[in-house]
Amino acid sequence: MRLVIARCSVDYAGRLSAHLPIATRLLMLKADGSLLVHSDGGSYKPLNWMSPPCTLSTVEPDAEQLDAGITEIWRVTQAKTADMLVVSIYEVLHDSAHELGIDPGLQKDGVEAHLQKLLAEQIHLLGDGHTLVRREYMTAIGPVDILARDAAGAAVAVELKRRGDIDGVEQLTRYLELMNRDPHLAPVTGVFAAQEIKPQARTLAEDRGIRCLVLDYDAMRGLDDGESRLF
Amino acid sequence: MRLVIARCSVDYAGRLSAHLPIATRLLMLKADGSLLVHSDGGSYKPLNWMSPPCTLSTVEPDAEQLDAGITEIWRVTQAKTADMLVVSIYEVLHDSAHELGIDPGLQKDGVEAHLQKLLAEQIHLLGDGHTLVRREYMTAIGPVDILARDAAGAAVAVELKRRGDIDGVEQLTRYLELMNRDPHLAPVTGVFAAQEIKPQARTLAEDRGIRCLVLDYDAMRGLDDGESRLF
DNA sequence: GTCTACATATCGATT
DNA sequence: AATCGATGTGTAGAC
Repeated sequence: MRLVIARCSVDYAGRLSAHLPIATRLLMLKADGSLLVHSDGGSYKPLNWMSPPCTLSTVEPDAEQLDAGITEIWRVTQAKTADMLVVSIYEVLHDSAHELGIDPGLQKDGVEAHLQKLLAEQIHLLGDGHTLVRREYMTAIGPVDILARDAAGAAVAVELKRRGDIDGVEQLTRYLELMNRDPHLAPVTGVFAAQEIKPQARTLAEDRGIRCLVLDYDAMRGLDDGESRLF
Repeated sequence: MRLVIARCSVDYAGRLSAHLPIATRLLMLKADGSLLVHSDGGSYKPLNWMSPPCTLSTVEPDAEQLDAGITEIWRVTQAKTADMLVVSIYEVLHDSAHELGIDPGLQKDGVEAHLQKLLAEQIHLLGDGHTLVRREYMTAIGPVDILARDAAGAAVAVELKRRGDIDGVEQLTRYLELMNRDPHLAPVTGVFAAQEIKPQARTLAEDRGIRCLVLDYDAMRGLDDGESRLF
């Protein structure tokens, strides 16, 4: 990895056109040839970048560019998409290279999978007398997150999301339409369960007779698991 | 901005739990206190990070951690969400600080806005005899990208996407349902236009009587505009 | 390989 | 401030 701090301007042409006026920035050159242009603030997203696979070539500035104070030009191109990034460097303030090796990668514990497991174990949260049929109940158009039965024995299809958005309601609606055509299952009611349900999504769901259930993730996972080992 | 190359392991606890085993990585500390952990490959997304506003504090390793070879511990916390990132440093290979100043920011020309403008100008792409009524035609549930009339004078609602996904079809469906209840407009037909339409989305759209239109962005914008100035 | 769903998404426009 | 839609989305899993 090569790290360069430089006063530079940047131009990108590809799926859109973008320009960065002259300023001091970090240029991060990764081992796979990709380039990231970072400022000293904002989120993890670079101001501009080029994704691998791509190739960097340095271009000699012409007389006009030299007059403008440009000492070096980097041209990064991606063969497949014809995207191109051009960095015009006015002054290099730092330049260092480092050997990092291959990264073992991130190990993560997901949220939706964990939520699904917890809700399956705590199926009473759907209401008194509910019983679990199965998780990932398969239908022709995809798996329903949880299938349960209510106290009266009627089928209940549960769609789970971390954030309950309008497309989650649409998804559950499609499942319900399909399942209600199956005489072995019908009538099937729907429950839209999420840590947080957007007002628009709630309105749409309730308008369609779908029950909304807000889940308290922290309460469900309790206080004694691996999640809290850092604190 | 402070740049540190170090052998380290990283733990994150917040909306999920994640762990990075020991390896050599770049730690980027931005002026706003945010921290990015980058490997020497992959995309522009860091392996792990903490978004601003957050605060970094260094913690003294205890005896057990010193035995394990840890020389320094960084603890980055976000006050509002209680997210926490812990970096355990085994060896520092590089450490430098740089003054970057505030970035003037990115100037970009969007894609969907540009596509919409081009399609409005080239409304014949919808079919012979089509005329533009207006862009961003307002309805109770939001603006329809383009409203036009076909050769017979019937209303045509166009939903425009760069990538035609299933939720674009759902969105257009909601607009069509609403608009077809308006006697001044009905009957309204739908056109789902995108640079690329996913098969599932196409199937759903055609099943609902919505016409699909694949747009050639390059052909629409021609070859003589600012897009090509870099080449 | 393609395609679909999810994300510690981030980001801007608009209400 | 909250919400919605787009993103040069990226990324992992299923088929």
